[in-house]
Parts: sequence; structure tokens; C-alpha cells
Amino acid sequence: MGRPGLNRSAVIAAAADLADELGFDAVTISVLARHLGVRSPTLYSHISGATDLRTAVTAYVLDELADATSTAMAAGEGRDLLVAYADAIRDFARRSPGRYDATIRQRVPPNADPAAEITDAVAAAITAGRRNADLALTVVRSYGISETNETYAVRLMSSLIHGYITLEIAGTFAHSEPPSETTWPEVLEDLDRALGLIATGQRH
Amino acid sequence: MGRPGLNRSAVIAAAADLADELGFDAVTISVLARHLGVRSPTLYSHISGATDLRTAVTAYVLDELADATSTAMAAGEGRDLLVAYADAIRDFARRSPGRYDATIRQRVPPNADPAAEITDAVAAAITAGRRNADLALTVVRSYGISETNETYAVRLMSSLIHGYITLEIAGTFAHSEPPSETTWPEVLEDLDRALGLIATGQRH
DNA sequence: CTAGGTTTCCTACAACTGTTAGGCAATTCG
DNA sequence: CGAATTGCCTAACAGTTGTAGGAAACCTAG
Repeated sequence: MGRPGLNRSAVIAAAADLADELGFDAVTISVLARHLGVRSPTLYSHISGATDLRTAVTAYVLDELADATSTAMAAGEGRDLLVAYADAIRDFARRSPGRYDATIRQRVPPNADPAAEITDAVAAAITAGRRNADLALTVVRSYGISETNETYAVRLMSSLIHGYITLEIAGTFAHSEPPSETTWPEVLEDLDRALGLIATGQRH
Repeated sequence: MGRPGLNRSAVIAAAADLADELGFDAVTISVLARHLGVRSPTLYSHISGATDLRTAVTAYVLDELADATSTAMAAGEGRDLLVAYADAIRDFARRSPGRYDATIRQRVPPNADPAAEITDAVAAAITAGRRNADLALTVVRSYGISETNETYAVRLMSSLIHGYITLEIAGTFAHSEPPSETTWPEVLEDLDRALGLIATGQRH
């Protein structure tokens, strides 16, 4: 049925690779088309526009991230699980900065249209986002943290991990000693202690 | 000397306001020109291009942020200073999401040109960035943290505050209980404890 | 008050990106 | 082999960035 060629998945995967090469912002329809050796209008057979492309890349990449994290979390609990989880995210972000960028650029503009259309790509991004949220929950639960404190613990952990990685990639830590490589395990140590205290109710 | 009209500062300030209204990405030369009631080419008399504009906005906004933080930090030390500092940043980010966005979008693309030109705007952004870094250092030092652990403490604090605010603005916390308003003070409490432990050398 | 110089702003234009419309050609299945 | 299907193309338009050169408004000096 018809001639073979590009398909939606191939286009999105190529876009993700391009994001790592040139930065997420540089992934435009025309650049992507040139990279794939076709003309811009051709891509409209596979994606419905620039925003659809970006959203689809976000969803695709969020799934990759969840896969990577989930593999790394195969065994262990408590501190070991935390380190495996956090290291997996950080490795992903350092190896694929454009992809990581895509995961955090899913931002709602200041005056976001509340009735924004829920396209397939948006739905996929939401689902993939929840996958990642569930993995964070798994880490927190392995500490034995009560349901009451679960949400708080996830926020604390996510904020710290995400914040550190973002600043690290932005180069904020590059011009002072000690190297970022050294302080990262210390951050995880402090985070482990905090989660432990939450679990045993020794806070407040 | 010459007729009065726009000047560089006015253009940049208008751009910052526009960022809060429409989002940082939406601040383009043409949109800004329309907003100011002039034609696009006119703006090239005041700024040297789109990237110069964005960089200049970043520098301008980083200075505003340092002003706001520094005012809030007038008195207090230790925990009080931490809360004043963190609340000032969070208030700034919530009141001016477009401006806050500008402060964290100063990102180096994956394959950044190492010999990238240091324009006046870039230099201003670097200076303003250092101002903010010094304020963070002030907070940490008020805990009596030794010089050895200073950098680590700043990274821990900055990562957590920045990460929490980013995720909060992105809407990550909007769909679970308790409200973000409730968990924010708890985050600062845990951060205060961690900084206290670093100060008294009770870590490791 | 007038003449110069300075600065602002404009029109015109070129190049590129996003997007739509419609058509040719290659492939696969009956 | 024929025909439906599909992929890709050219043509064209709107919007954006950026350049070039010119006209008008303003301030100051004589």
C-alpha cells in the first residue's frame, strides 16, 4: 500500500537526535526537513505542525527517560534506589541535553489558554509524564514514607534533583571548586538523610 | 542633540514587561515593535538584533532580581535570612514569570561556540549573575558555614530553591494535594536543617 | 531665527520559516 | 498489468529577522 518512506516515529526520533546536536530550540521544521533530505512541506504528512512536533518529541523523550530510569531501578531500595534513580536522570541529561531540555520545556505560558486543545501528542506527553511521576513515587515509598508525606517527599526530591541538573547543565557550577562531580554525591547524601527523617517522622 | 524617542533602556524594559504578558519566547523584534508603536527596523537603532535583545533582557532582569532579593535580606541571619531570601525569589518568579524565565534561559546550547562573542549585554548578564551568586553566598555564610563547604552549601540551596520554583511554575504541583503553598515552608525547613548540619560539621 | 548636526524613524528589500493547496510519481496489491 | 494508495514535490503566501538608505524632527550654535 503506497511507497515506503518516512513515518511519524522516524520523524520524531530524528527530531530528538537533532535536539541533542543543535539544542531543542533549533529543531525547526525546515532544519529537520533538510536533515532528513526532504522538503519542508513533506513533513506535514507526518506531523501537523511545529507545536505538534515539539510536543511529540517531549512525549517521546519522556518515555525514553522513564525507560532508562526504570531499568536503572531494577533492584535496591532506600538509599541505593535513590542513587540509582537520580544517577539515571543525571546521566540521561548529560548524555542528551537536548532531550532533557525537551522534558522541562513543556511549560505553560503565562496566560495559557485554559481550553487548549488536547491533541494526541499532548495526551501522550501527559501519560509519559505520569510514568515518570510514578517512578519518583516508587523511590519515596521504598523509604517507607507514609501516605501523608508522600507528596511532600516527591516534591522535595524532584526539586532538588531537577534543580541541580538544570544548573549543572547551564554551567552554573563550572567556574567554582570543587567540581560538580564531587558535590553531586553529597547532594544525594543530604537528600537521603532528609527522606529518612521524613520516613521516621523525626521532622517538625 | 537629536530628537527624543526610544532608547535602549526603554526598549529592554518594555521587552521585560512583554515577557511577563506573553512569555519570554513570544518576545520577538516584530511583536515588541508593534507594542511600542514603531516599525521593526526602528528597533535596530537601539539593539543589535534578537539575541542581543534577549541577553539584555536577561541582564536587566537579573539586576531586578538581585535588587528585590537584596532588599528583602535587609535584616536577619540564619533561618530568617534564608526564608527572606527564598521567599523574595519565589515572589519574584510568581509575580513575573516571564522575567524569571529570562533568568534561567540563559542557557548554553549543546555545542556552544567556545569563542562566542562577549557583547556588552553578555558582560552585563555575567555581572548581574555574580551579584545574585554573592547574595546566595551571604545567606550561606550567615549560617557560619566554613569556606570549605561554602560552595557545596550554595549549590544545595540554589538547586532546591530553583528546582522547586521551576516545577511549581510549570504546574507540576498543581494537581496533587497538599497545595504548593503548604509544602514550600516545609522545603525551607528541611533546607534550614541541612544548612545547620553543614555549619556544625555534623555531616559525613 | 536660522543653519548644522544628530538622532529617530520610515520605506524598500532580501532571506528564511511555517503553512496550505494541489499535482506528479513510485510502490504495492489484486 | 492496472489501480488505489501513499510519499514527495513545486508553487505560493504570510510573518519574522535583518540591511540599506533616505526623510523628518529635534537641539544647539551662531
